[in-house]
Amino acid sequence: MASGRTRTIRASVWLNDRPAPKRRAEHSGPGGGAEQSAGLDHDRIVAATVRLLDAEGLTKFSMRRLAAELGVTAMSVYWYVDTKDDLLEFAVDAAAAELEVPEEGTDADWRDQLRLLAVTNRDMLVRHPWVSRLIGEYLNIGPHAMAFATAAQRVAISSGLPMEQIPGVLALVYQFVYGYGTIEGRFAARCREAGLTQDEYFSEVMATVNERPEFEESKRLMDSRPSTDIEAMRARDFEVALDCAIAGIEVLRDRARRESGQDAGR
Amino acid sequence: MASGRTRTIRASVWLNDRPAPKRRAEHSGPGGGAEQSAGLDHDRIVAATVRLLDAEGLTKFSMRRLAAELGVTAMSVYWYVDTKDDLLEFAVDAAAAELEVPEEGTDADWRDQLRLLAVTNRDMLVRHPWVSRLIGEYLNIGPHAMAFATAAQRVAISSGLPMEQIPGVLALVYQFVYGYGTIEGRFAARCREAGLTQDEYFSEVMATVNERPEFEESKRLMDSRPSTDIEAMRARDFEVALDCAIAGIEVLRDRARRESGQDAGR
DNA sequence: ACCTGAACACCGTTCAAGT
DNA sequence: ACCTGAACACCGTTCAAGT
Repeated sequence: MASGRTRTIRASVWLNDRPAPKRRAEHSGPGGGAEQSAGLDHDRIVAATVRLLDAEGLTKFSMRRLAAELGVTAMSVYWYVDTKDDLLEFAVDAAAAELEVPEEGTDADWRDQLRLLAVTNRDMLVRHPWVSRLIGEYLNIGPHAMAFATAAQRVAISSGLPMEQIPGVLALVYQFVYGYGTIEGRFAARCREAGLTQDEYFSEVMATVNERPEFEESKRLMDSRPSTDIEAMRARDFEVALDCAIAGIEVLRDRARRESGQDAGR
Repeated sequence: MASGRTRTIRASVWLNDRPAPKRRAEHSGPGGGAEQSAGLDHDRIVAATVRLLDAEGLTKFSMRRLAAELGVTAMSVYWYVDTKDDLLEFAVDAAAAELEVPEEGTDADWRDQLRLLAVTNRDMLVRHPWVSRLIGEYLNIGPHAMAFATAAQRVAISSGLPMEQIPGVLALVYQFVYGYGTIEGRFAARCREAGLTQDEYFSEVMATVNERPEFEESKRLMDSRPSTDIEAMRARDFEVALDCAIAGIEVLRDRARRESGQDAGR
């Protein structure tokens, strides 16, 4: 049914036969500022992709638009990149490179480290709203994403949690961060498109919602909070959520310690 | 700068001038099984949309494909729906209608209710992987989504948590569920496309990863768990995460009670 | 080795007609 | 009131040529 040769499924650029970029420009020498060099190369293409995605969003991004930005014909890019999907996977890892991970030997409290990792992740997702949409699409195993995942794992382990609970707890924290950053980033992008501040956009939507009887019950539940300064509000909610997760981790850890202590006592 | 008339931003179908479907078919009578009735109507269109999205995914979905499915020309659909975006928003709320929410007067333990809401949400996201992608896109304030959000809020409040911590904790739980369901659904869809079971796909990817030296460190950290039966593994991780969140909520609640108790004692 | 042009098989949506 | 056809301005990608 399939072709005669056993072929691994192509699940990610990073799992291709040659995981490194198709070609890498090797400058003939260090001199002569290549600022406006006409030649393309993989890094220039990925950088331009990130720039365009930030400026105009994923919806408006196209290979033709990118080519125009690079002052080149649409098909030139295909010399360096196999498909649009591959290019987007490269762009995602370029964004992941902005994540700040603690150095390996640090002795900082695991709670502080976890908070730092969460915040750096959230900030990146808000800076690059297109990343959230693509993370769901791909396997996301580029080198920088992997470095971050590894650091997160190290921090979770250093909390003293038993090994079999690590993946669940990591999922709780980082899926939360991902979802939260997604909503924030998307909302910010919407506001930019509409030419409004976040507070203005929020009160416009609220004004419309308030005219509707269908939303009565939800309104009663939502109304208890100040609607001004939506960004500060979100920062507070984010902290509460992290506090909750950290408190939960401590409970799970203590529970496990008590149980293993009992075992030892018998 | 803008047009003379003050115009609210169009942020969602549900906030349109006429939030109800553009037209609703009003059957002339109850008789005569309309099974193969040639006429379109809003509900038939949304139902066909959901069916197509489930079967072929968001990427392959198009207005032309949908029209073909309905045995109609591409532009007929536009009589009932303004844009593709509006239609997708309707489809998202149709999926949200599948969420099971506890009836209002229930006296079940809030922990059980929270777990039920989380599970029903996760299952829906896995059944309809396209929902995750669209939730990030739109405001998601359709009637069924709102009913679910309201139920979730009620459960969180019944935990005894102080009001100002409710939004943060809700974000922790439901952004986690959303992210987790997203990954699961996307992975399942990938496997279906490749014609493999989830376990087969997983071990294929793992086999490729294992050949690579770049992944050494991450492998050491991941290797500690059994790779068989990936679905059972994910169910366990999901439970651990919920346990962690619930334990965290209890801690926050007790902390707040102690503080307000102190205040009362002074 | 690197880049181009023309072409293929698609999109969402508008608009003027049809019945 | 409901549906169609032709057209516009786009897509990603292939493929045969150019230099």
